[in-house]
Amino acid sequence: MRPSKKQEILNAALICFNQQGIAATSIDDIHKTSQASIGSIYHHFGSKDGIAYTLYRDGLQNYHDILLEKLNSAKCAESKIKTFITSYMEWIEENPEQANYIFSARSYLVDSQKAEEIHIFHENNQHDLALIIKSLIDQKEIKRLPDSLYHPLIIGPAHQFCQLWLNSHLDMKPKQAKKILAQAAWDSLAC
Amino acid sequence: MRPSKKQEILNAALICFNQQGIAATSIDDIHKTSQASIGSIYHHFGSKDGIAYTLYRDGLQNYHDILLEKLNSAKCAESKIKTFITSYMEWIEENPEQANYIFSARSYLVDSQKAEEIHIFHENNQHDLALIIKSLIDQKEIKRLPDSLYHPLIIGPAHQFCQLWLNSHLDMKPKQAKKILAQAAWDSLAC
Amino acid sequence: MRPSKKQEILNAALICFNQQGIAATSIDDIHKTSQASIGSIYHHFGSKDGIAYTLYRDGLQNYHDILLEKLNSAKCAESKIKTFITSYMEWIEENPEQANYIFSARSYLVDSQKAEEIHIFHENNQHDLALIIKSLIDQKEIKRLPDSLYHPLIIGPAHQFCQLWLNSHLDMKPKQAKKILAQAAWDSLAC
Amino acid sequence: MRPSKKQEILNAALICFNQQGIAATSIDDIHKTSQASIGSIYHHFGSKDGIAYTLYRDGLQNYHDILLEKLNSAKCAESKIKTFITSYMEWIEENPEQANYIFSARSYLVDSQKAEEIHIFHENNQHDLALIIKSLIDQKEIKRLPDSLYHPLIIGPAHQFCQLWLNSHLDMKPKQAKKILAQAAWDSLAC
DNA sequence: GATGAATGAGCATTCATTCAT
DNA sequence: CATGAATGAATGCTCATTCAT
Repeated sequence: MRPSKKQEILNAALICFNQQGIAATSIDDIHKTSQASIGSIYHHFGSKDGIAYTLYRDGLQNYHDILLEKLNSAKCAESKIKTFITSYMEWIEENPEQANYIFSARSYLVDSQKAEEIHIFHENNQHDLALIIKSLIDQKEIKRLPDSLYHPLIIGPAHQFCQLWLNSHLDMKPKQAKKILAQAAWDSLAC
Repeated sequence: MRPSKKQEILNAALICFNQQGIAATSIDDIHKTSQASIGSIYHHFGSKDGIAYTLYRDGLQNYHDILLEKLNSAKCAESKIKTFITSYMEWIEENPEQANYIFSARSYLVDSQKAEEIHIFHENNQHDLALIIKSLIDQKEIKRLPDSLYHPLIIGPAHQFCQLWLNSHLDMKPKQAKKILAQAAWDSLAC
Repeated sequence: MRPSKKQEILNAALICFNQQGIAATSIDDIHKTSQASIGSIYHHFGSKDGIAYTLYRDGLQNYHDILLEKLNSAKCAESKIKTFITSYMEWIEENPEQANYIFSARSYLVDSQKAEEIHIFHENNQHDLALIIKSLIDQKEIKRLPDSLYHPLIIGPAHQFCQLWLNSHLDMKPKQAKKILAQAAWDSLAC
Repeated sequence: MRPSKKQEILNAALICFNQQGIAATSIDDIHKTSQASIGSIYHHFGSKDGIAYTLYRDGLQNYHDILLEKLNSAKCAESKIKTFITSYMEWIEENPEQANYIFSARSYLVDSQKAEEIHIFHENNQHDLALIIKSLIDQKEIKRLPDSLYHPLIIGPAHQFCQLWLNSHLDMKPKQAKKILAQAAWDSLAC
């Protein structure tokens, strides 16, 4: 058995959660899909919310690690801003199941037992990114706008595009759209 | 008793759905919140999904009616594009509970008994709006871009902003942000 | 259907609880014994602890009502003290299932959801009885002893006897033993 | 590590059983409290009931050994009867956790796998004590009463007192009450 | 139209016990 | 002797829905 039982459970859960939604997925579904016993599932994750949280945290962490690395490689402001959009869209196109799961898990998890953990996890990640934006503003490399507008202007269109793509409403792929959306975002922020 | 029993049930359901999520709200919760008997709830709506659908359809229809009227009053292309953003943000600020519900109900309803009705309802609404965009393109009043990019570029940032505002992560209100976001959208589309 | 569904559930629960113990009795056991659906059981009692508590409270209340009435009819101190013992033993012989249940339910309920309700219920009942003892002491009709000893001296032997009888370890019945035990209790307290 | 693993498991089990009840204590609780692995617990005791039985038997045996020794040292009938009460109350005050456990374990164990063993164990112990009472009756040193009344009259009040004390409902301690209760018991039995 | 008792399938979770290492 | 992953039957409870009144 190559993948550990724990990983097999996560794989099965991701499939089930995406197909039927988290709430509509029963532990029994995961048990049947993963070939792991119910007891084993609870041994490793403690609860259904525990599985949902692990899947969410691991997926999002992976995205954030990649994003931060690319941001650090980006030299100029334009490159940094565009990296936000391109990394986002690339990761989603390359990990559509994880991306789809992460989007739908958010609303489930904030009302779950794991709400507190989720909150802390989010704060940590957002802090890193906020610092990067702040330094660009301070060095006058991008427009000074109300704080609340940076996130919508940078990632809003890309997010909207990806959501539609994940729900198969589009024929164009994220990687084909990333250049135009990255340029549009940069145009809206360039001094 | 001013509001009809039917309306009282809808009011109670909106509160419950927003507080706990649709899936986590039981008919019994709505019964207790609305003071209507369980039998009465079923008499009026037939099922839990029936309540969720009615609430969704009525809310979204109201938004669309207002949007279409404003779009029809807008004379030039710039005004039309900006109207998309400003109407969106105004309606959400004025109807935050409905807006919040509509956003969260979508994913619930597409997996419910009402999936078919939802689909048809969406298609009708989107058709009207797509025609308007199409005529602007044809008359060369906005850039020609891949079809899939118009929606993200126009409504993406406003949507992202409103989502954050509804989750109380922002101190700025939609109506305070609408001008900048409308201008940014127009800039990205203007020929 | 003469006895209400609610009563039938209580009857069935009493049988099951006495036969297998409360913890070992499943809702399914009560469902099968009572012919009431599981939903119906929960509709009426909310939880397994709810059934256990109702059964306990109703049984004990019935005993207390009878005891208080008899105590009020007793004229002299000797008669009052002996009434404690005889009423106790009579009630237990006449209601062995309830008595058996009450004894075994106590330890279960104090660790249950209903712990708080049980505590209040006990306090109310004990208050009435404590007042009666107190007045006998104040009027010097029985010996002055440390407060903690009255209950053991009065009811201790009768309680022990009844416990053994309920567990079928005795051939003698409570009503046959009550005279001797009542006299012994009176002897230990008479001035 | 001074106490053997086996003893550590017993210590942990006693704490858990007293805090939550035997039925409500899981092997996992004992595992966490004792720092012994689940496998180790099963290696030493075979089952949960095995732990419960060992704890019960060892505790009660210890009490009986002490009681019998003291009874053998008592010369006269009065001394023997009073020894029953005083030994009981002393042991309980000195071993409150064990005493508390023994009282609550009885009802659990008679419905367990160990029912048979418990029954035999009880019979052996009771036989010794019954012989002592019988000899006092035969030698006309105490009143002749129905057999069923000796146990309640001798130990009933002391038992009741100790139960209340163990549940922290009393401020007086067993050793402070033993003289009065021993005297009362002797008075009720003296010829 | 209104009421709420009744239904029973379905669910998350627990837990004693086994066994390979 | 020790470990802890694995098992799966059993349990308390929920909840959408029906229907007699």
